[in-house]
Amino acid sequence: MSQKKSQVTERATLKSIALRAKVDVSTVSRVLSGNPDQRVSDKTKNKIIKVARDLEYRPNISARSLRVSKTFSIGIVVPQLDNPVFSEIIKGAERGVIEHGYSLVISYLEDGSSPEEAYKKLTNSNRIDGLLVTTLNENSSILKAAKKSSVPVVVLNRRVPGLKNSVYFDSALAAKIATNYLIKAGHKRIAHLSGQVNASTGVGRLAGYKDAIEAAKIPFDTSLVEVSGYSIMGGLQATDRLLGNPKARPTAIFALTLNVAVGAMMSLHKHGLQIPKDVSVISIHDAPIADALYPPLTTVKMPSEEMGYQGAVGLISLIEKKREKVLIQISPGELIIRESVSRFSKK
Amino acid sequence: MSQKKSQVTERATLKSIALRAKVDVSTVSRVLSGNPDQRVSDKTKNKIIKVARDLEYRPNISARSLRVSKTFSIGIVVPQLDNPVFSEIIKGAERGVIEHGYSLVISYLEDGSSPEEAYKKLTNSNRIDGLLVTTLNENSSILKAAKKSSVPVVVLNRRVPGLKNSVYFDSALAAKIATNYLIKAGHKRIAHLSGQVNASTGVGRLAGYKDAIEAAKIPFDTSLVEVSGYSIMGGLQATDRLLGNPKARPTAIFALTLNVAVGAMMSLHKHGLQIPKDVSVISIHDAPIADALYPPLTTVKMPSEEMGYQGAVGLISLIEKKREKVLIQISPGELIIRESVSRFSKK
DNA sequence: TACATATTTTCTAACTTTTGCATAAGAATA
DNA sequence: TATTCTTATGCAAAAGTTAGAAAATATGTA
Repeated sequence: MSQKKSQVTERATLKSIALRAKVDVSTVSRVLSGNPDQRVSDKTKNKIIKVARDLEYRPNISARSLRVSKTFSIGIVVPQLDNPVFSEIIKGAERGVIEHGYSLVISYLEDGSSPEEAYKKLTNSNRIDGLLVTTLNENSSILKAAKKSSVPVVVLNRRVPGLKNSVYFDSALAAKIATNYLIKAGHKRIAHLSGQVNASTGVGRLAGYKDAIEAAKIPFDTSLVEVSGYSIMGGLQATDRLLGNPKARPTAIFALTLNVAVGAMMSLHKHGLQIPKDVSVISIHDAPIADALYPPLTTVKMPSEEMGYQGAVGLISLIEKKREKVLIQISPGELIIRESVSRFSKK
Repeated sequence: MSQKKSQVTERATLKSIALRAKVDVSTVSRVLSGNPDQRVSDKTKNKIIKVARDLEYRPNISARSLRVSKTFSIGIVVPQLDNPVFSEIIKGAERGVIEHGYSLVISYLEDGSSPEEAYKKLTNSNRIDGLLVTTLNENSSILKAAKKSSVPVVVLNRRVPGLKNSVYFDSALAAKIATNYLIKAGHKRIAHLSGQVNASTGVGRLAGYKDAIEAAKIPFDTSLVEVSGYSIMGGLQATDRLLGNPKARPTAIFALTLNVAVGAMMSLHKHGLQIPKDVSVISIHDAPIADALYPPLTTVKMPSEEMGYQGAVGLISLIEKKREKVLIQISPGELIIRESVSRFSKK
């Protein structure tokens, strides 16, 4: 045949494989669909696999989707991207999703967005089998919309009433580790920059802080707890308030997130205080920038990547009806000691 | 009929709409597919639209995909997520994609990954109509794999030989702005932390720096140019080298990226030098953490979000064959003056 | 060898859309 | 009124996959 080979090689399909292997398409499907309890003789199985490999067969996801009414992709909603916690989560989620043959569709949705927008982004999920939701704000519109979702939802980083599936940190334990480290270093006046009072993350960390303080027989002093929220600005302002009364100045600050610690450090610099000579700082969450701060910040590492991974894998098990509920608590990682905590009390 | 209404309402299809509106499915498709040059009478058109709205019809993307062999989603490959440049790009790309009815699939791929892995991630693109590629390393395996892509590819943030579509910054201009600012502040010994010599970003910025220096009649001194790459570590080490010879110490450093500037500041702190009293620092790229550094870093803002947006929109126009080539240069944003540059020369 | 049983393979329909072609209905012309 | 030309709608096939039922083949038993 002098017919020249087409430049654009046609994508292999079950049909073209069946033709070559001289079997029916359904047999090819049985072999290639990945369903293990399909009975087909080793001989034909091998033949089919060989042809499929030769032709570089890749299943047509659209066709499969249509047939089994599943899209094999899951969505992740994030309120901000430049926060290391979220970027780690995405990284882990992507890994988990790929491992199971799914893909990850990203949906950027700021916390302040309207309910309509949240709902629209969510029902954009007619191309999605399940949803991973992260948010900074416990009563954001996205969480309300998620409660009505027609596909399974897993909330990451917090527990939310009305949404049973979630993967979250053991915040109390992390707070205890951080606070205890300050106590062991000899600090007694330890301030805590805390999240919103009604948010699970904030509540857990405050509880851990309080536990550690009381276990060390240090009186719990509410004037040392400032609500900072979760942003740099929030940390800065909360610390400004904390430093308002010079007599009551703490010797150490435990910030509930890295961003908040960054804000706290900005405030301390602004007030001409040296870290850690005048005030020590520690926070939960670790990220490359912790090293780049001045001085480098001591943190309790949190396995956010792991959280994203667990969330993705859990969600997929929900989608595939292998589980009915996902509720996973993730333990904090190590304490990363840098230079923002002084070793000796200055009483 | 005493038949009770099902709890789980079936998703509306063209068929169910056709049934209710007493027309053929093809007519329904003509009205709802969004193709404007389909001739159908206003009467039936309105009837169909009404029924579709009542039934809350949402097209089945899988079926449409199968029929027209398009997935209506595009992929984005990123080498790191915690870098503000990439998170901004993703943000913009997501916006552009959504505006055109597509969705954005994220693929995390470290620069050092194997060619096989790169290829696999790319051909995972059998569920993708086009690809947005970002990379830190000009000869990363992902770029090689991209050249063989069966779907259109747009490279972001750099121009790469062999890949004609790209959206990139006017690096030379940004470098000029930064360098000129230092010059106007009275600096004469201005060092430059530069990227790899064979990478377009680095080359452009070096050229802009050189132009500015020479335009100011300052002799160009190669000993003031250190190759730093793009990481914090790279910036730190390059600055260490720069400070190796105390007599030749620069009074200002122009870092080609924010990460590099962060590294430079770490090195300066380590050497006991004060910023900006002893050495001033400026960089290209702005991000929230610039405010949180000590001292806050002066930067030239780059519209990365815009770059992501342009890339996505351009890619879609390629996919839909409305254009044949995408080559867009994006101008730098404003100079954000903070506190890392001293206003007066210390000669 | 005949028959029942077990295993492997094929047949067929279905998932929802879109689109070229055919047909019906209506408008315009002779 | 008969004929042609538009315009609107319907018919049917196709995209690639999967799953249940049916058919074909192989294996085992009497």
